[in-house]
Amino acid sequence: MSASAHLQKAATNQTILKPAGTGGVRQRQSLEARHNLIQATIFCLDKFGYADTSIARIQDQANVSRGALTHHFPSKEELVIATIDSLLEKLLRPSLPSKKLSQTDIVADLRWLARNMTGTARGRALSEVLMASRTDKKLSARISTRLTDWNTKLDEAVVGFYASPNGDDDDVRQIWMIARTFMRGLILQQPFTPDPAQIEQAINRFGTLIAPYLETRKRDGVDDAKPL
Amino acid sequence: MSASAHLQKAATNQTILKPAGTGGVRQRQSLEARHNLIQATIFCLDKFGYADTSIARIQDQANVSRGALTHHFPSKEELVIATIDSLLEKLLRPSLPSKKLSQTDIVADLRWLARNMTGTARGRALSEVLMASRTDKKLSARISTRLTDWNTKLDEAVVGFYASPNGDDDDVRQIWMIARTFMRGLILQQPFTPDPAQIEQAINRFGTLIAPYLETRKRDGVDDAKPL
DNA sequence: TAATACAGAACGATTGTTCTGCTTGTAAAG
DNA sequence: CTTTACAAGCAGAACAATCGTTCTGTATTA
Repeated sequence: MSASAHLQKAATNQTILKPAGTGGVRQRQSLEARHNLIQATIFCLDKFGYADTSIARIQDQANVSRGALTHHFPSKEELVIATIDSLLEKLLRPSLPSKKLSQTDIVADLRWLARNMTGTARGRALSEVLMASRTDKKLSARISTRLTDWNTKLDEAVVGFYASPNGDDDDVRQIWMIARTFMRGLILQQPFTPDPAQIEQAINRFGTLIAPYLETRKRDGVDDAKPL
Repeated sequence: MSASAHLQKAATNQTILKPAGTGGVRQRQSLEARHNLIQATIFCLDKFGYADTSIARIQDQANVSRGALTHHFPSKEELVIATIDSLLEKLLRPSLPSKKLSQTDIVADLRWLARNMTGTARGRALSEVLMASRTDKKLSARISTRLTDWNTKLDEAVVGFYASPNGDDDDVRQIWMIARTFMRGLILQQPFTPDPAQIEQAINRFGTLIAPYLETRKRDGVDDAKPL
């Protein structure tokens, strides 16, 4: 079943893809396979959880042979690491401009944060890896710096357009860290909160809790300088 | 070490109509094996995570033969369910009085909550199961009612001695739900927060965020009526 | 032609479950 | 108070299924 699928896939790709100046046909296909595998990993992490995200399931979901998978990623850990990188990058720079932080409305920004962390396959997949890395020290060692870097990057972006009434930027970072933590907890709480509206209400209520300690920073010059 | 625990277990477990005190030798050993297995499961969930908590590891940790394990728990799911029951019971009724909620100091109560949810093997083991049940629907179906019941129980206990300044008990429940969610998120955040003091500071800061909306309820009569 | 990119079989290890024996406490029969 | 029958409690082998990894073979392309 998979053999014919692979041939079919290769045939269509050959007809579609042309040597568009950059990179050969070969390299193009390779990158596409890599991308498919990472996407399939995210999908499986979200749907089956870290425990049941096996190599077989991933290669099945990606419509890629096992040989191809092991060619691109010699071990499962390598695949997970590459997936994390893709995850963090896209979570930090959402492609759609509408998904960017509003930079003025705190509750709206919280909802953006909630959607990115709990409302998308990427966010849930990341949480699965986070939970797994709690006990998997080898995995933790490889992603810890990426995670802390990502957190500080996001914190600095927030500090860029929110300020504390008393002028203490550290308090802004701490509050945003609390917000991130709250959002992470939502993933564990959500399945046992029968009414989805309750979640949204909690997010709004949380916004009112932190709103008094965050105020829009006076922006001098261009307002969209920070790409986030 | 386990005499009282076994009696407690006998009271809560399957129908044991024997008059208290005269547990047979046979039955006694059986209950001890059950208890050891559950304790081993908690230990493994905390140390190895849900994915790597295998039957072999549990029976190895509990010093129990595989036959004994399958005798007490015909499937792994049954063992996890029994572990959850034990977990929730002990998390709700901590044995030491010092670990009870202070019922007056909000920040102190938050610390108690944090210690119970992230600072103990039981709390971390529960989080592992929570995360696993997100994608394991069979498991989710069996523990969801237990979890929601547990949440409401804890909420009602909190409402019992905290009140909202505007008299809205629902707001107390919502804020406490936010607190629980925040604590759950700490488990995912902790491994990537290099400085442990930062966690404690965040808990304290969170306390100041919710403190204005919780005030000690006027207690008429006995002050320790609620066992919690 | 040499290297790259794959396909897929084979590997041992480990998973959870099922099954067959054996020991032993316990309650009924004598 | 024995004796006996029987099930509860347990030990461990056997099971198919699946895990991640390694290996050999085959196109394709630069």
